[in-house]
Amino acid sequence: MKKGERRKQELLRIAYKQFLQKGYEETSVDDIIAEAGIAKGTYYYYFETKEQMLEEVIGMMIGQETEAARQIVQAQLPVHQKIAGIIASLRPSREEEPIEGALMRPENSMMHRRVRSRLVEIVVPLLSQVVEEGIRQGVFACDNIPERVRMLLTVSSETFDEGRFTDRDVAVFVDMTEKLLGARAGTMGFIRELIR
Amino acid sequence: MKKGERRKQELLRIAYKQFLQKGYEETSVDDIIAEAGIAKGTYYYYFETKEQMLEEVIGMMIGQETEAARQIVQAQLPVHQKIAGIIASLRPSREEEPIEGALMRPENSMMHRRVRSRLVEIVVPLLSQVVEEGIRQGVFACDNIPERVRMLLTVSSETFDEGRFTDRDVAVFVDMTEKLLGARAGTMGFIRELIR
DNA sequence: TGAAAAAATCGACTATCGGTCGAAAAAACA
DNA sequence: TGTTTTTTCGACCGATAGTCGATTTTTTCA
Repeated sequence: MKKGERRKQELLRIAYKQFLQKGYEETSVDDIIAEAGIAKGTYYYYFETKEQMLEEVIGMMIGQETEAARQIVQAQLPVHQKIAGIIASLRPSREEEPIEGALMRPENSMMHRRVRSRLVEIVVPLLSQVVEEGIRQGVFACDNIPERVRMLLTVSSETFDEGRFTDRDVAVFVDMTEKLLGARAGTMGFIRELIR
Repeated sequence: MKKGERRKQELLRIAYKQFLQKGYEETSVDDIIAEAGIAKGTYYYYFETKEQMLEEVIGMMIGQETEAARQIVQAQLPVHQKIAGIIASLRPSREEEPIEGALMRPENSMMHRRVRSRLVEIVVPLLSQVVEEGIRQGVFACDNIPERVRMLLTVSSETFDEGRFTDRDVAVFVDMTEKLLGARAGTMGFIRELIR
């Protein structure tokens, strides 16, 4: 009763790879079973539909990306470093570059959007905790924290994820962050370096 | 040489209706030609692909929605009323309610996103003009106007288009608008009524 | 160990879909 | 009228997601 789980992970791994390479729509079930060397019936023994498989692949990707963020919130660090760390953990790291690069190719925009959307849901409460910590320390001053954090994350991903943004976008975003969280002017400039 | 244009408009009308009813993916070319009572070859005489037809349908929807906004910018009105008018023209009006209602159904999320994205492209310069007017009159004070306007529109559509938002979302958005544009606190409260 | 039960695999088959194409009908033109 | 252009037709194609009953492999447990 364990062989099944291994096969399922194998199929998820193959699908993940091919989805990134060619996009979800352009990857057929036949492509996946060809690489796995199995019959169609076997595939549908593990996944009800192709769409459901996509859900599970996205779940895998989310899990990887949020693990670091969760730990940062718990850590003993200055608030600014926590924020920087969480943001950094969501941006493509060195070894993830091919992934992020693949994700922003046009044929992957739908996957990209879905990953981002679920990522925001997870990160809003984490970042909100940090902002509350900042308020207790007097570096921030605002109410309705989760709503503010969500809007910041929304603007951030819509503006910077596609890669086509200017220095003026960054400047406005920093200004916006300071004003929305009630931080002193200039104190959030470190965000520039994280986006660059 | 005119019959063709009428037929094309008829097909666009039918497609528009069915896309809203069932979503783009769930509407087959066969569905459309069945309602139109024509053969498949005739359909492909007017449209190269189903995707291209979607483009034209979206173009129709955009055209309707932006006409009012364009005229408001030119009009002789106080800045606040222009902003209110533009925002109002983008929100679902009474007779458009079924359209917006249909657009936010999950099977239409892709159409919705594409409409919204093109809408933002068109509205950013319009609203930027109005903000500049406001700056000359001393009601606003900020730089990088188009960037700020775009972020406001982005947050607005991401937050309010789906219909599931709270009073706190609205409060934060009003606060954010005032701070981003450099308006005096309390002067943008009229936005509340427009979103409601 | 061996037989029954459960889990896993197979692949032919189906239905649907977007799209093609050459021929024919209808309309416009001369 | 004859000719050319526009429009319509529908059979056909290749690809695709998904089904299903038969078969093999693995697990269970007496």
